[in-house]
Amino acid sequence: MTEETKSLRDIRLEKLKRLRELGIDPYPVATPRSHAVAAIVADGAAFEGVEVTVAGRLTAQRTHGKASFADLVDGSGKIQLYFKADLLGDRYKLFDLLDLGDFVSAAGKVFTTRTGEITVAVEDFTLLAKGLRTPPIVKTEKTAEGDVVHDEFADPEKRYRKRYLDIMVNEPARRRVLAHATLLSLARRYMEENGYVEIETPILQPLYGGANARPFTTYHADLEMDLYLRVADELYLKRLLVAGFEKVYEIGKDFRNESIDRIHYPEFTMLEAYEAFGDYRTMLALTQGLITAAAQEIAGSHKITFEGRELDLSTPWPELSMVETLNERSAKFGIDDVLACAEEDLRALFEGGPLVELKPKVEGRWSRPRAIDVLFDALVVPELWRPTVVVDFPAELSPLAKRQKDNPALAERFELFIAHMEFANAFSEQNDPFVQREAFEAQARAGAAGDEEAQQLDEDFLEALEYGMPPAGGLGIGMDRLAMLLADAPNIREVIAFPQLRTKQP
RNA sequence: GAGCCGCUAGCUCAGUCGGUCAGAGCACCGGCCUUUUAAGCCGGGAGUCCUGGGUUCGAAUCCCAGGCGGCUCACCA
Repeated sequence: MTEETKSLRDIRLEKLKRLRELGIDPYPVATPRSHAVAAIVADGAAFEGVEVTVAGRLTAQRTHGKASFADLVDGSGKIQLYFKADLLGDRYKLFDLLDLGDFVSAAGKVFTTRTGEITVAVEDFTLLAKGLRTPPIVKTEKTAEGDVVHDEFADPEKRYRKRYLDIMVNEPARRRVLAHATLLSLARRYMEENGYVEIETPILQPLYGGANARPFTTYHADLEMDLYLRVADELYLKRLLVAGFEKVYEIGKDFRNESIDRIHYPEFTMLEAYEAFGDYRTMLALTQGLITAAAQEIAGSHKITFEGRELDLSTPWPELSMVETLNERSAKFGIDDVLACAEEDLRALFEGGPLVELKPKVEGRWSRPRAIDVLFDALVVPELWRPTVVVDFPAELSPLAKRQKDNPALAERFELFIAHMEFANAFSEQNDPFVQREAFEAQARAGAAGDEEAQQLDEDFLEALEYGMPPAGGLGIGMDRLAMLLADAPNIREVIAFPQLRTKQP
């Protein structure tokens, strides 16, 4: 009767006890292995009859009385093991004390089964780590139409809460997390090959700036002061231009106190880069080079698939003027110049006009640039599938950017849109301390008026500018989003190893 | 923050109109099985039906409140 009420874990604990009684340490120190399993499987013919020692986790077992097959997975791949009483003698019965999920090492000669599977005929095996809990058992069936996954570990909550299980048993989860890591590694290599030096800047900042966002706040006990988690690296990296570095960048986390959705995540990884004597065009070339290199390495091609659609990332990317495109779209509303038209006419579009459904987006903080931003999001962004370089932003939306020489209402800036999402933001950096001060003051006024995302006036940064900052191009790229795109992930959390969830109270 | 949907065995799920509805497959345990691969065959065990209230003779099922998650929207680059 006690047999019947044992949990799976109890059964494994009993096996553990029996192993110890047999003098077997269920958690021994590591033993050497001779090969990663993928190396053997990739060249099975060459390994025929060769003695190997492999180590990994048991992920499947198919017992046949006095002979049994098992699958062993290591970081490189999967190989089949063949446990046979003829070869193992008395030790064959120890196979019964192994469970799915256990780590083992196995030594024996490689052979090929009747069905063509490269297999290790185990002559000796050692338990490396006993698993006390049963992992999800996911089985893959090979069919003519492709692999069919059975009993997939699919519940989103369980997957995110127990991400180590998700990555353990779901190959796509592993692939996506790896894509994120590969991207960061490649980006650093790419930047350094282009002469950039990575310098870390503070995450804990007395003032936050460089982007319009609500910050997280924290407190330093010894300094007895409030600090903000950075929303951008920008103002510190530009101080490094003042200091005399010509090409600086940083890949690190920014923190914005906003909600999570498909393409937003409150702690996200940003690449920021600044190049002295460059401008936003310099940064466009860098962006094109980096993203196509990343596509090549992660997706294997400049032509990728995203959300079931073909997406060609090949350069050069088409450019599109934000204000000109908007003027074309809004002509049917009687507005053919969003920058010069009467503000009342623009406002009327939202106030009971044809775009009344967008009214909540401008209500409470009306301004012409804000309206232009909202119009662009609603009328143009949904069309931007292929990489598109959007230029001609209103200067008021770009407080850290230089203005265009022949049209001061516009900023020297581009944003890169792919598949309806923003991936990069770059401008010719404002280095005029007077103009920069005015822009900060405008932001401070917006903040005082209740805009929680307004930037703060940073006197120290302005003082730095007064020592002279060379003209420069600056760039930010959202790396999680880029990983999501290149890994064809449906959600930004898929490329983040441990996404945040509410604590579950029992 | 709002709307919609979901939560049943370790995993994936079914559960009709409130009444043998506590179920299946995988996993597990016992038996058979020495080239299988979603191995197979026979037998068996396994539950806080998310939580708490309520309605009812009777609730996994209906109602209310709450929790957690997903999607959409809002917020947000």
